[in-house]
Amino acid sequence: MVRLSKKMEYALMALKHFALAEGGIVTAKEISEKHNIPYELLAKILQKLKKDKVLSSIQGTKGGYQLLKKPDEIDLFFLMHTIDGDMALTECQCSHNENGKCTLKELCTIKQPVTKMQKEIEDIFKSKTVSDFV
Amino acid sequence: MVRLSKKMEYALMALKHFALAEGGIVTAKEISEKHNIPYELLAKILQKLKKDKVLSSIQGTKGGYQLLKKPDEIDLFFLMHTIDGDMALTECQCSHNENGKCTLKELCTIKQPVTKMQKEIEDIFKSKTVSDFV
DNA sequence: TTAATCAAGACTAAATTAGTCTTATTTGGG
DNA sequence: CCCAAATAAGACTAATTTAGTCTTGATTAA
Ligand code: SF4
Ligand code: SF4
Repeated sequence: MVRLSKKMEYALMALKHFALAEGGIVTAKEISEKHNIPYELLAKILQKLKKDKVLSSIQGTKGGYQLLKKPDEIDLFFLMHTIDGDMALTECQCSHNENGKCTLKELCTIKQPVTKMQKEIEDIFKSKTVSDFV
Repeated sequence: MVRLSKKMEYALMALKHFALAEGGIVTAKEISEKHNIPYELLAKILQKLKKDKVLSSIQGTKGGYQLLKKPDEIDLFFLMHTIDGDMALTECQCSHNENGKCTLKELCTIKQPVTKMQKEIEDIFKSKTVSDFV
């Protein structure tokens, strides 16, 4: 399957929301309610975005999150890394697992062209930023 | 996750094998053994390829499969349709499920840009054929 | 007749993704 | 000082998808 995870969609919608808020503080609850995104799931996505310096957070009452990067500085390749952990068209090309688990390993006859394809799709993800979604 | 299914990889390897056999009859067993692909899984993939007129089959002893289409006539977008059923970057864009199940539906704020992206990735898959893997 | 092969579909297992629960910690304001 | 509203972190469960297996049957060359 070649599909965006729900988490990625939620992240994109959240980041669009932040972009439209123009630097203002927004709470997870607000985004969750406004876009009908499960609160706890969204909360964890925002925490990841904070960990990767896309957002900053303010704790306590009146707390929330704020954009740290500009929308056009957040590309989807980076975002997938933050949210889904990795982006690899094949098992052997993800960073955790360099040819490790694939049962075919040496016998694989399509590795080269598939690697080329992986680069082309990566390029699409690298060329898109959050500002393309606003 | 944005990843080729194992079935797609197996299909590509099998079709490469057929392409190199230049029209000759090849059995599922031969491909399975040579490339270390689970036999029954491969068998079902070949059956699907037959159903979509990519291969023809000959039954009985001395039977097997043969390429019906030329390698450069089999593109990956078509192949994904045959093997995985569909190719859609988002739930709302697959043919079975036009916006049906997605819990966000009307609330979705990223549908347009995501549709554009879907087309771009589709185009990559449409531009690649089995002959690119031989 | 037999062995090799395709045909079809049910079934199980493994992996991934989505979503929930629980237990902190921080902090502004009454 | 205490409470309510937030973030923080991680374990846990459920749902879905993908991968792989099993079973039974039909075809056909030798
Ligand atoms: S089959 Fe080939 S391309 Fe796919 S994961 Fe294994 S080595 Fe990589
Ligand atoms: S969230 Fe938007 S893009 Fe994703 S499936 Fe639902 S409607 Fe489609």
